[in-house]
Amino acid sequence: MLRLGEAWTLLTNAEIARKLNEIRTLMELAGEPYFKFTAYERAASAIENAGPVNDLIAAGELLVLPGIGKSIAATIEELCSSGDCGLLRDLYVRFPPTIFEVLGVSGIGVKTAATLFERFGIASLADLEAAIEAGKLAEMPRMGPKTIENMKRGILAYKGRSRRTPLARAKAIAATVMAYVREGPPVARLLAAGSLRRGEVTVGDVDIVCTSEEAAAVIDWFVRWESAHAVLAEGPTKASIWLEGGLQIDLRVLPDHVYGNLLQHFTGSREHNIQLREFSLRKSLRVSENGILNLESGDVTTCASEEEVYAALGLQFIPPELRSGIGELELAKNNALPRLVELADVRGDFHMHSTWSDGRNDLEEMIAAAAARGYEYHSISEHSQGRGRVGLDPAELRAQRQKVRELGDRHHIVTLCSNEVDILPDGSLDFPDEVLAELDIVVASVHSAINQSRDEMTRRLIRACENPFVTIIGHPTGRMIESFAGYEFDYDAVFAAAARTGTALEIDGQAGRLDLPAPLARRAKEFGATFTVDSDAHDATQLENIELAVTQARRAGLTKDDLLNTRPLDGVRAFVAAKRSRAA
DNA sequence: GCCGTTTTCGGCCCGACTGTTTTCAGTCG
Repeated sequence: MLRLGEAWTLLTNAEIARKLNEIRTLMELAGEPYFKFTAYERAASAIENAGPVNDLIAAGELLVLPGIGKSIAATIEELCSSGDCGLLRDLYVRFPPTIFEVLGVSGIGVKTAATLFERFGIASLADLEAAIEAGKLAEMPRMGPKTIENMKRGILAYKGRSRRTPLARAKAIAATVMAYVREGPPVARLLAAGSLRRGEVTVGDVDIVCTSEEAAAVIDWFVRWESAHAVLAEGPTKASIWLEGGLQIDLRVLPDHVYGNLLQHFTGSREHNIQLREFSLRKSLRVSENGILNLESGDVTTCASEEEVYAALGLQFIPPELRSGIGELELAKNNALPRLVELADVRGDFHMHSTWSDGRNDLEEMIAAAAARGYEYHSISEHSQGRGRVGLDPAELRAQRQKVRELGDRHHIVTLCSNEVDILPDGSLDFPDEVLAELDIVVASVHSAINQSRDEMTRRLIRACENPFVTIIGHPTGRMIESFAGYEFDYDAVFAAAARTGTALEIDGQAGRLDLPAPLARRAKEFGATFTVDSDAHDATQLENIELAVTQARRAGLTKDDLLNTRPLDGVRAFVAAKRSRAA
């Protein structure tokens, strides 16, 4: 177990994965064997989806991850202890870091980049532009005018490229794309697959799968869309476009009888598909989007549904949210996958705001909207007094308590009285215990002093868990998807405290948060923690954020039993009472 | 470099599309 105060360079999983991918690419540039550098790619993927690396190292569990053996484990440990590693330093002696600019240009892969570097010394975007300007590139083999034109376009796109797109925005864009496709030639089925369907927090591109008997006509309709800023590829069954801003949309159209194969193939992830195909190959079955080929008999099995695909391979059906290549295949072989929580299991939502704090709909509108969703109960959780103008003081809180009970009755829903109380820098709360004791539910969140040291933040969160009146830790890491990685603390220590004290950890469904992140929730479950899925809605329409929260819970492998707000009201009250009585 | 429901050594996913080519290498997902 990692102790407080140990001098570790705390690289996040994402940072470690990025460095492993850098090693992978530079090794390929250096001409290392294929299966050597791809091993680093697979390891990077495993790290991205794993629990916190520092905790895994401390627990001696690094080698448990698929694709990580002794050599790569040593590299990861070196990265964690020093922030750097000899392997990467050596590679950077040969290639400057700006080589990744060249590789970032769409259409330039490792082979081309290596040739450009060796023959012309092109090691940056500026070098590349100068070489094109000077007409040097035409000397290269297979470098015709069209390739050079595409390269110029790729450079422009690289410069103006936006980052990965947050899940909620990508879902909205996918809906727009599919609405357009439906206006064209007849299609049987149409669905957004890829990382979007897996519920990843951000997506790099949007994959749309479609079945139709008129593929060519559908493709033609698609590439002629007025929102298509550029057409990157156009074939008989597949096309790719860029939207304004650079988001790529891929459309694949096949006949309806292979819908299951098609959907499985394009839902991925890459690592999941590789593992699935390697597994299948050992049974002499070759899996692709076109069907399952039996290499011995030559028979092709096509599947109308994904369930049939997994069944044909002798596997339990694997839900999309679990297809990240981190051991789900092993579980499926043994029929041991968890039965994931579903939206329909959720009986209430503990976290929403009204105009009493910083929400945009008034109390009655929020309560009516919660009732309209069919919830049995919910709670209004405004901010606490320390938030100044947007927060409630104890008198306002008491006034609201009367009000919410009346309104709940009027709308035939149990409206619990709650508050999202600030956790102050020392771990105490923004209300004294006697005020908290009047509430049905207490959500406690960090909103200030987010740059505290790891030790201070760890103690702060543990102290909040230890308060007998705290029911839920709200958005536990504070991460903001596009801008902030989250405050630093000892995850294992806080998860253990949450489990020990009977404090639930929130999976906050606000589009910019999705916090706890799924890999951390997965880790917290190992400590026996309980969770909630909440919308953190600031207006009535945002109550649907609960769907994003459920998706993240599913990615974490959580079941109905792991959550608090899948329980009947009695069960919720018992959870709260148990913690309060234990403390007394 | 990793890994085993054929293997601790000998394998390692699959196919579409492009641009350049007269048969394919490179890129991408």
